[in-house]
Amino acid sequence: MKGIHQLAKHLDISIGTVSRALNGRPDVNAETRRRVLEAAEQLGYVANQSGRSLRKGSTNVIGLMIESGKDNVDNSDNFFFGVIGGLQTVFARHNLDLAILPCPSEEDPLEYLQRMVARRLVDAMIISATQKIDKRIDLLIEKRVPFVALGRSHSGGSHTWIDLDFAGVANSAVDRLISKGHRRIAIAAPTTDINLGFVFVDAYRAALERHGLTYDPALVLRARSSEDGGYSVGGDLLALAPRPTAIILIYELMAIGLYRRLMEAGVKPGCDIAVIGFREAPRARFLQPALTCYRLSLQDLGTELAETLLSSMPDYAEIYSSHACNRLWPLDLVPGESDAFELAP
Amino acid sequence: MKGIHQLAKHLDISIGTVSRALNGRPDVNAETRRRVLEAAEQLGYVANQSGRSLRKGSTNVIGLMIESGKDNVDNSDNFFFGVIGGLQTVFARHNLDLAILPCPSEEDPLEYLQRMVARRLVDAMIISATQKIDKRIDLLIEKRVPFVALGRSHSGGSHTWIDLDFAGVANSAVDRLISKGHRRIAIAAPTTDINLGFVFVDAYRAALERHGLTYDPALVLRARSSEDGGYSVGGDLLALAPRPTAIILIYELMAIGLYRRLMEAGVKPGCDIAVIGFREAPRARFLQPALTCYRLSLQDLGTELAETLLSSMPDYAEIYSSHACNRLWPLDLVPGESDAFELAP
DNA sequence: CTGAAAGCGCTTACAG
DNA sequence: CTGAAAGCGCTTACAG
Repeated sequence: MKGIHQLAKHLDISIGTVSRALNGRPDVNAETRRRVLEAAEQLGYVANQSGRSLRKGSTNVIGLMIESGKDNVDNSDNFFFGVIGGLQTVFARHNLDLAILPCPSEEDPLEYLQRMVARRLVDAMIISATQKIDKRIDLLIEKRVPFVALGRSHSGGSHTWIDLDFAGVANSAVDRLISKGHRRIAIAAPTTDINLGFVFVDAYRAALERHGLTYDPALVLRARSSEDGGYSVGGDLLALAPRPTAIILIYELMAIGLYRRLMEAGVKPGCDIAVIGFREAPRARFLQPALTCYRLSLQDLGTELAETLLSSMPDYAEIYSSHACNRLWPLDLVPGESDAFELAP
Repeated sequence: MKGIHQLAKHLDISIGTVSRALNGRPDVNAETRRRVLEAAEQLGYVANQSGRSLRKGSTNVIGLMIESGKDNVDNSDNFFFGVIGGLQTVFARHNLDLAILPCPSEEDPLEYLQRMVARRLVDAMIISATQKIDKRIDLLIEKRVPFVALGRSHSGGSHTWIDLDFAGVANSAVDRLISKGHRRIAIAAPTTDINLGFVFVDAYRAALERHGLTYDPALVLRARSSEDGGYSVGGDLLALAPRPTAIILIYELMAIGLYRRLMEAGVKPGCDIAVIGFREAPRARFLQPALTCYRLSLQDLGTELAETLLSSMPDYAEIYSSHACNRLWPLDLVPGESDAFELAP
């Protein structure tokens, strides 16, 4: 005999009462509850999750799906570790546990998600790195699994998401560079169909046109979202004639490779070319001259993601109703020296 | 009605037969099996994990515990993402899924692990960042949960582990530096009780003494395992009088901060001081002069970890019996320019 | 306030 | 080869 039966036997009461005491039901004698709690603590009893889940229909586990083979995860300077802290702060309030579910690179992300959802391993999902068309969203809606997407998508009609304000950053960066006299501004963009790439480039184009400049597709430099990608962007940049006087990057780590490539060619960021990075990353903080970039609190983003997710789960919807809306997450300019010069007119 | 009952009704057969067909039992008519598989595919049926786990007593999920707030995770240049790929390659063969379980920084790691284990969320665990005394190991042994530790520990008597060969690296680095004429060699070590710190420093000491040099505790520079840590090591190094002519680092990212601090002081790695880094990290590859460091395949390490773990699980022990042993994982020297000079005698 | 019992969705001896 | 039934460990109406 084991589990709750063993505990009940040890206390010489019924398993029903043990369960009620453990779950904090009000209709339990205070002394009985105390005895149960004490014995559970002493014997190290914790309810078997399978039995509990089967009966209750919920697991108290929230899944965070990541695609471990992808550039955006491998190269994002522990973006996820930061966000996780925020998520857990909120989940801890409700005894929800977070499980990170890494989709193997050989497996189709949609099939992987389908499997996780069908097995009912988790009560709700957080997905990220949304594509322009992202069938995962349709799947989660169809299966009625509460979820929040970190990133927008054209899929799924209305659903819950939070996205970094890529358009805001593109806008701000273009404005800033133009105010310093730049007219030929390149941009680094991802090679994949990740939605943020479209948002970023579209906003860049709109910002240019707002200033009366013509959008030139040749200035959109595609690369992997890594230092290597930044290095290759550097090469492409140097090969353009006439050479752009400024570049805006989309991933934090690109800056490191770009600096390296430029240095090799004797082109100095902040003197010979203006560079604006994307997110302020621990690793990029060491660049010299200091990189102009944008800051956000990963902890706060995680908190907001969690609260938005809970607002879409029946059991918590009421508590978090004020978070039941989509959000563009702002990033704040961190001026550096990498674009700190005016271009002669 | 839902789940397997619905599927059985749809096919007008019993749930027992459906279950047997789905689980690949031999005693099912081929045509029946075909119909069941087809219907399951079409209706998107996947067995509810809770029902399955409750009945079978196993979940088909392997947990990887990480401590998300810790230096060694946040700053290890996506060490884990690399290992995960290898783990999944092996687990995929047996339809095992990997769930990463991040211990919240506010929670005691031992209590967290205890909770995860007691809930029976996973069939087996992988733990990492083992401490010299690590009660998690005693807990897993006591609860008879199959596990493998990435890192050794004094706890738990005999248990399954794989550890990077920190001693081998310390040895090799000391030998290499001494052969180039260095006599005053500093070492960077962690501030925490993580076991690898003890192993590394002990081996460094033994190597020095083997060469007839005296171990000097003042040359052991404690720091966080990050770029910041490397920067602070740089400061400590410059403050030593007489200044050491060489330094050996224990974490990959320290090199970046160290280089920066040395450059600020006009001290050039590879000319004025010899630097040997630890693991070859994507990010450190960009350092100039190129860092002398050590290489390992994270994918292979992940594969071996998984196979070792499976060798300790009753259902798989036989298949992986050849992996049922502890291992020191070798690292290969990648000579760079950061120590490429001989010291005048 | 407590106990006895039903039932969550599965898998697997057992009988036929 | 298939079906009927037991039972995995819980939670929760229901009765008292």
